[in-house]
Amino acid sequence: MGAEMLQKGAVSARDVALAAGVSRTAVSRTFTPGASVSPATRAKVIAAADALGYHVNNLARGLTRAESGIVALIVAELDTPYRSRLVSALTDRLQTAGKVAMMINTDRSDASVEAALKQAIGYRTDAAIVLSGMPDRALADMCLRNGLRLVLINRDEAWPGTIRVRLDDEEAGARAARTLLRVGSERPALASSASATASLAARAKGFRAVLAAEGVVPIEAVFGATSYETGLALGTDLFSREARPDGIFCVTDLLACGVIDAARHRFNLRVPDDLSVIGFDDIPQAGWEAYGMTTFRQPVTAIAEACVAWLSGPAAGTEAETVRLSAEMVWRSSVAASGR
Amino acid sequence: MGAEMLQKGAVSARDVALAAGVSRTAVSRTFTPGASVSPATRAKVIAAADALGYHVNNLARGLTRAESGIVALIVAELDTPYRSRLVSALTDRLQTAGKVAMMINTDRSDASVEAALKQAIGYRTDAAIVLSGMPDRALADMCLRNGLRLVLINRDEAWPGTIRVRLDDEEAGARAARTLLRVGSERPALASSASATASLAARAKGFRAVLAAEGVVPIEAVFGATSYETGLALGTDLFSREARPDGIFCVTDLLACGVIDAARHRFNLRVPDDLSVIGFDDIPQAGWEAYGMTTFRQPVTAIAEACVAWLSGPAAGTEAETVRLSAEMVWRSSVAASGR
DNA sequence: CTGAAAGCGCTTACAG
DNA sequence: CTGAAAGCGCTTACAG
Repeated sequence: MGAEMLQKGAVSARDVALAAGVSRTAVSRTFTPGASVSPATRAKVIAAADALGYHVNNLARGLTRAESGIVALIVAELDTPYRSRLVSALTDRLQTAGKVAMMINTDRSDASVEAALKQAIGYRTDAAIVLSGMPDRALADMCLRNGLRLVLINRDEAWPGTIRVRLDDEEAGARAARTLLRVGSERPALASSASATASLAARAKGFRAVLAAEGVVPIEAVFGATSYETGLALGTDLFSREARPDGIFCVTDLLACGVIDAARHRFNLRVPDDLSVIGFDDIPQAGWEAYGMTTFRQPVTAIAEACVAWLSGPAAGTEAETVRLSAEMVWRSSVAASGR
Repeated sequence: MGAEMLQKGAVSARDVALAAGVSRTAVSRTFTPGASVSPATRAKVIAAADALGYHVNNLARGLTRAESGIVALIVAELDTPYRSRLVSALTDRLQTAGKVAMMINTDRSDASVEAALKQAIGYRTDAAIVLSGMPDRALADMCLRNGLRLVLINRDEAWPGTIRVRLDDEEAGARAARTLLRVGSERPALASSASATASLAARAKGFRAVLAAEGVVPIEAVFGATSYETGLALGTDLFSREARPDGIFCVTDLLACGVIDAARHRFNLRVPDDLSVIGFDDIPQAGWEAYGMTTFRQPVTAIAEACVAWLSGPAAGTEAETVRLSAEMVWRSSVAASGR
């Protein structure tokens, strides 16, 4: 009844203190893990708080404490299988670490990444995890100066006070090439979007390097955004050529799904009999029976854990840090068994 | 140089006021749209703020103002095509409306929805948009009492002070049934997960009702979570029966993808020649060439817009509000053209 | 263990 | 248009 009478959002520590007959300091301490309160006091506070429906105001807490408990997730194209898995893992870990995620969409342009970061600073987030786009050095410095720790995923640059997490993309590309060779591919191809991402570039680089060592030049199709539709177009392009490829490494599963569909539905090619294809990411669709894609698994959980562990650790040193994770190969049926 | 010397996060309105030679009130007004400041004062403030790298502290602002500008998104299984699209649309609209999204994962259990809502209250979010799970009446009241506006998506219940957005699921189910009948299906089936969601139930209900009116009882397979894997199992079950269905309405696209794959890859059935299938959601994969699924499009943008419009509107009246949106049918190739 | 007091950074009447 | 002052709800030394 009492609670009903309050104005909205009105229950504060003072109200609880009054009701419990203690000081507001005691209330504060009751809700601060590790603070010293006698069991008796604590009990009174808890009882009053429950009766009143009190919830610590984290905005006020963030104002006084060094940390707000908020971590910004800066991401473009959240509605894409790989990204949504990563964001999901990240918010999950953040939550179990007692933090909370603030989602900020960007369109990947410098301006929008800058706006996102300013947004994060405005809310005094403890950190920003950048999944898409790339803040330049000046922006990164601005964040650091404002007490934001910066986590860069799949970026090349590493700056003091930031951490970047990277996969062994180049090695994966190399392994894809070796696999295709082992399976007897005579006209291996590379399919990639035009998106100039460090990780995509590294995958392509590793792939080309192994082939070059064998004296073979891959057929290449590189254009478009990183999407299923581009994969379809890439495949259509590749299969229309005179020397049709018999093995394709797609820099991304989404691309690979498009390539496989082009092969099957537009050119009546069988996978893996006529054509082997290898992807990267291991998005859920890669495991669907329509695709059965051999690919490399993004260690999303490990990535999320590494980010959160670093955020929960001691303040960044002055050194740039790097975490390197490995993308394990997962075998399915888009490559002949002999490739294994 | 001056900025470099500051302690982290130290630039406050007072610093700017000092540097600009004005009061801190003037600084505050400069950053408050619509407040009255002379152009001269404003210019001095802006200059000083830029030089110092000042950013309004939204935590403090949220403490004084009635609104924090934060909206909580409470969601399970974010890494699922439909949900990630909706969340993406929602954060987008929220952003353009000048608000920011706080992502809170749940596992759909009552306990985790409650924890999520408490988290939201703790940060004094202006509202919570609940995409998964269902807060009970007591919980909803707690939110309202704490000044949180509540948006419930795809829920049945409607409570004072909350808004719920719903699709015409029942009508869509009915239309699916009519379509199957028109295409000459003699053994129409319903495939659904066991998840007791209002929207899934409504789709099934509409489907059954139309068939019942024609005196036909659909074959039914209902079990499992709402996933591709369940779709595979559902299809396998259905196609193993003596009277094999020749038309299936799957309550969800994810389920439908599994059903189609089971048909094609496990039973060598052709779609739509041997079997028509209709899904719901229009997830990206529904449009992929491997599926070419006839389905109903979730109006994610319209949903997001409706939510944000309501949030930006005047405070909730005491009435429960409902927004009803329509899921348009999209024709592709999983149903014979004659069904159209 | 406990409380009075100062302070976090902002906004908003209130005077002028 | 402008500024001094009070207040938002919390935490954290500082005494006791």
